[in-house]
Amino acid sequence: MTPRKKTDIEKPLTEVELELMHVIWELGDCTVKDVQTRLAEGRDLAYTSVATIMKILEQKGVLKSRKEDRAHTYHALISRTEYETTSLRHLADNLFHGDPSSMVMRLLSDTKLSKNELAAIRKLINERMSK
Amino acid sequence: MTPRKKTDIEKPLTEVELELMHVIWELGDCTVKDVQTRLAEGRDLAYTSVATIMKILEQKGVLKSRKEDRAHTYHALISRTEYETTSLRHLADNLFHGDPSSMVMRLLSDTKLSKNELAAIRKLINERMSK
DNA sequence: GTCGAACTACTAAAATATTAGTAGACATCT
DNA sequence: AGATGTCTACTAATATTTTAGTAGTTCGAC
Repeated sequence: MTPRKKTDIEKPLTEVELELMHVIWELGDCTVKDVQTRLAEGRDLAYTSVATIMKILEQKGVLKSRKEDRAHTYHALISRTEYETTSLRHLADNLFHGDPSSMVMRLLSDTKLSKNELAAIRKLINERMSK
Repeated sequence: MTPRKKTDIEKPLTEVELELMHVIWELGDCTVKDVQTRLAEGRDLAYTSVATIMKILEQKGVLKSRKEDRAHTYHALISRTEYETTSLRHLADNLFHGDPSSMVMRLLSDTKLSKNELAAIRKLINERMSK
């Protein structure tokens, strides 16, 4: 029996899928309607479109639904933090030969970080090093 | 007149496009045949497929070709490093509310980095802070 | 029990990404 | 000049993603 990681997503989410996930992570347990409503700021997706995408997300193992009253209530099986980690690893594999440290290096070289941010990062590093 | 950044790619490259770009970055100036050959390790793309994708990359402003002898010779208009930066910014925008520092934080928290890597990163931070 | 609203399942159209074939241009060898 | 090989431009088939419609179920109101 091959042990399978719980939150093991082979392919990264597509763009719309991720867009919905942002809303779902924010809302926690929610229905299709909830998501469509929250989305509505400038974004006009038909109810059925939202429903379709959420079903796909369930098929992909990212969401789980239960029947509650009439509607299905969905919840995320993978947290935003977990997905962030997955995405970073994905990018590291794709662009940085799987080496996260060179990714950090590039981030530090290329982006404008404030003194406070740099200090916070250094603190974290020191903690890690002393462990 | 709106000044436009040279290396301004709105959409990230698709998967095959990026796959080819890796080869092209490695080869420098190269023809379709060069790329197809270098790819060939286990990856079997028809010559015309490679040509099509490279043409698309040229349309997108990522490659530029010149006629040399019979064949077109292509070269990258955007360096690998620049693309890495773009991708990181894209990921930061998409997943980290455009905040690169929290991205670094997550990378540091989640990945296993060696003492040497951590030291190198800390050194870089110190340099940045003293500037 | 029937009407209407809200919801899901199934289906499908439209857009984009991926892969590759075909025809024709052009240079070179003979 | 004619055959041959290499390359490009154009076209197209297939897969995947994005969007949404239609039919039918279920629940509550009347």
